[in-house]
Amino acid sequence: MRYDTEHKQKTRAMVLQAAAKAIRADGPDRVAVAGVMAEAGLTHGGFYAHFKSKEELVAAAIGQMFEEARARWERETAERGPADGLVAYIDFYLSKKHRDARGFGCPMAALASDLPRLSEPAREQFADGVQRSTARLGEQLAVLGHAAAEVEARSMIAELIGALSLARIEPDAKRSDAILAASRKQLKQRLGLEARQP
Amino acid sequence: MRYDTEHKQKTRAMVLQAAAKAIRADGPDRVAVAGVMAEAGLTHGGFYAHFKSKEELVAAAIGQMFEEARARWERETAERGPADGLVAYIDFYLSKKHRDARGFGCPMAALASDLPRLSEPAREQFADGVQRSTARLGEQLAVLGHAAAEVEARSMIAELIGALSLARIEPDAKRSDAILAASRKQLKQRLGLEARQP
DNA sequence: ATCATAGTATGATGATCATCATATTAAAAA
DNA sequence: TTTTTAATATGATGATCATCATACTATGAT
Repeated sequence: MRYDTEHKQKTRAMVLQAAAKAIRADGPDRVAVAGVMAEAGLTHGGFYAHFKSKEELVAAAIGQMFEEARARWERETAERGPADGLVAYIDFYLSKKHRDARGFGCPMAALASDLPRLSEPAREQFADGVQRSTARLGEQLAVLGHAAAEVEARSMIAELIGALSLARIEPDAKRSDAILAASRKQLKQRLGLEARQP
Repeated sequence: MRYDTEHKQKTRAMVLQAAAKAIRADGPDRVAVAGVMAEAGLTHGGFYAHFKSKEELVAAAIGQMFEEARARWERETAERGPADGLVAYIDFYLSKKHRDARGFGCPMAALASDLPRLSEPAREQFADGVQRSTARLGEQLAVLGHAAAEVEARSMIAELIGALSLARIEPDAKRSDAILAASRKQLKQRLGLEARQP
């Protein structure tokens, strides 16, 4: 082997990170291969040594996004009890910070309407991520004693995604904040957790 | 005037309808001007007699979508009482039919993640539509005696959009149906309306 | 019946982009 | 130090597309 064994893998990881960010921010169609490579400090030519096509990059980047999202979930919930952890996650998810930074954060909110138009493998990758996220939340709800935890989890995720999407659409800052606040309140009520200030 | 006064207006309306359908189905970036014009029975050349740019078409098409959505709301709720009307609308919104037909139906679900990337006028047009929709639902909730009707409406719309988006993403038919069912149930509970079969 | 012109069509033009063929370089092995 | 070749760069190619300049045509007015 000529280069360090990990050299190519590291490059690939950097390309993936750049792609995951750009795709969330600008959407799959407005992201150009050359731009992603430049962001990773490379030129466009080497791209096809790492990925068979742009489609494959998009699918892989979706995996990357969900991995990042999982890591954040762990970070937010790890050192808290189940109830506190959930509240903290809701407060993060429906925060102004999450709303305003489109390059990172939840892939479901970032790509919801793009998904049905993407390739089969990308959709599978995505569906898998959604499934895992739902399961994680469901487990947490089950621990808290909710009966139909999985069903409840699906509905809660729906509201989370919808509220974040609406908040991102609304150009009026106060109204946008109100959308976030309304759903934070509603979701905590649903959980039987008293509202508190984020 | 040489042609019928309404001739150009009619053509414009047809182009808008075609655009509204195509943009919801394929997203603003994958829709080509020539394709929309062909769908309307014309060639691409005449386009700029009707719109200054593709951006302007997208903005106008968004207006068209919300107008269609308003018309459906009227149709679903007009001849029913406030409670029945609401339930009927929820059942339509979270139906398999709505999920499977991406070319028509709710613009918020169709374009949620595209919006932050669109032009300022398009976003204004969209925000206006969202605002009107929220207000309509809020009024209905107020009639039904809900206290914080506007806040409640925002949160409900969030869940509607989120659930429809998730259902469209999920490739497994049964799971997708379950997402719709979970949110139908949750939303009716929230309204204090007993669940019934759609 | 002919004319004037609004409305539409034809056919560029230049830009962006995915993809690929070929050249170059950096570092491990000899 | 030289050789080897994996990793990356350079520079096409062809496709798609928005936009525009120019040509045509259908129809109401004469």
